[in-house]
Amino acid sequence: MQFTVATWNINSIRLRENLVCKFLDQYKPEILCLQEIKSPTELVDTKAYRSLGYNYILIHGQKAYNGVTILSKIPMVEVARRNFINKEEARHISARLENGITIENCYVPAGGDIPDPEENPKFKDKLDFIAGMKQWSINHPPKKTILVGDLNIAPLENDVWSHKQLLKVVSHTPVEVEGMTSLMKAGRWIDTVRTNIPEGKLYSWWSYRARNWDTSDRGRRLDHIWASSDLVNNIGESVILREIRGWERPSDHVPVMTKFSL
DNA sequence: ATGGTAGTTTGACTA
Repeated sequence: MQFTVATWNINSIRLRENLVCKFLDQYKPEILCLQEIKSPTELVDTKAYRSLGYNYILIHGQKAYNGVTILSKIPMVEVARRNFINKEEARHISARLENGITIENCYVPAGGDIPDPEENPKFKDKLDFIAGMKQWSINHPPKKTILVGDLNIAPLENDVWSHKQLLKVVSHTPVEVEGMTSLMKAGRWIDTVRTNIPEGKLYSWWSYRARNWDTSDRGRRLDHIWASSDLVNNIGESVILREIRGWERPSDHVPVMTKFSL
């Protein structure tokens, strides 16, 4: 069987219900993981998603901030909601699919503006969160697992519009990249998108603040799909849907998708 | 070097 997993930081699920439906209708992934739904669980209306065939829905909501959701056409059960740091924030939910695959949907803290953990507690939280994910990967070596989400780090030179100009900008600093690399190594995680598209610039996020995101094209690849190493022969093609940044009232992130075959 | 926009929520925070 084949199935496609998508991840998308939606920046308010209630405001963009129509965009989610348009995406599901056009691209039809079996699984969609959303981050930053910015809503309490009980205020998310799931009718429209169910009518499109997404009958399995998990929501870990939070008022105003954070929040993650998994929409699935494949039967699934919830596995866990983890706090990788000692904070009550809705940044993770995981599920086991009927086909035996586990999905980990993560929203790593953005980390604020100053890339110094002493001076900026938000940056410390971000580094601690990544370290927590690493420790969890060591304690529970991932098997038949797909980890996705807005990880808020662009690790490679070609994952940002200017490696040089972003070395001191949160999301591409050496300490963050090291943390992410070390987490990937500890869990033997495979970056499915770069496995498919090793060369060239790739972005999944463009700031709202740029006057013209498309022509200035100062993007970053913050959203990722990783596979546990036992799935190495099950990874199909990947796409980053840049065109969705041009939809009406878009999120600042676009969906990333990878196909898998079992 | 700075400030630019957006969402949740009504004053201020987070991204």
